[in-house]
Amino acid sequence: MPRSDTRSDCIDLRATLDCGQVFHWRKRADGSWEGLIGEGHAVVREDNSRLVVLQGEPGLVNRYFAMDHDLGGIYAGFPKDETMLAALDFCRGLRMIRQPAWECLATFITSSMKQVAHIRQMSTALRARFGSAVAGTDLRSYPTPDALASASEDELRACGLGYRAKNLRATAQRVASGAADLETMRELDDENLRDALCQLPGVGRKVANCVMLFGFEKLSAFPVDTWIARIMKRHYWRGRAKPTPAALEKKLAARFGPHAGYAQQYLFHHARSTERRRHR
DNA sequence: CGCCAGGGTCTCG
DNA sequence: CGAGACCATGGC
Repeated sequence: MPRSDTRSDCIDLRATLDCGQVFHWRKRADGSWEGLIGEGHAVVREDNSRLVVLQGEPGLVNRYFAMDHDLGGIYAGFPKDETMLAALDFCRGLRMIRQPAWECLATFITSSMKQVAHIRQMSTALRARFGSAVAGTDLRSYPTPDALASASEDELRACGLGYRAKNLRATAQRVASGAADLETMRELDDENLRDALCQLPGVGRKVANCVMLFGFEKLSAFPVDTWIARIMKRHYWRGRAKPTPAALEKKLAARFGPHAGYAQQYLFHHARSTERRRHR
């Protein structure tokens, strides 16, 4: 009997929503997942690895969860080494969702030197304090650029942001004023988009790559954080001199191909999940 | 208590 | 360039 989750239209909601690409979805007692897609309330569940939309406009929800991504084709392009195959086996059905660009950018500005659990906590606090109510749920929308631009630094620090408050506020002001236009950035090629994002306060190479991957559908973007650097050193970079981040990305792009971002997220989620388990 | 967390930025050699 | 200091906060 063929595994049902090897189909190209499968999805693993827990892996997708709990892998560190998005930070506000929650699992309900009945096993369904509740979240917001922009300002819209959405509830979804799995049925035999297929996506079932319980709340929200189906076309919009399917687009958010990137159900059009051909996972079979993407997996076929992964390198066949042991580390990658173990990650694939663990993460099969994890999809790179299409997040609203501003929400993604702002969230990852707050992510530096923070654990995933605390990024979620800051996101919740920002939504509660500066977001808007949404009909049918107590979840609140992510604050607009205007809302964060007009907040004081102390108010942002009260949401647990620490030194990141200044950067989030400054970037929100640039976006709110139109000095930075995220929609126009969609027309840029990868390299120019990365450069444009890196000009924003609090955005360096790593955060820019996350925003490209999660918010701009740039599936080749390869964020290198502490976990990925550890994996690369352990499994892909043994004995060799430490390359610069840019050189590392170039070599990784060659190794992992046009969907390198997918491979990266699978390696990240697998390593982090198994490491966490070992601590219990 | 010490260490680490999906880093960015500035300074100094 | 490249390495190091510093930045806040919370979990373990």
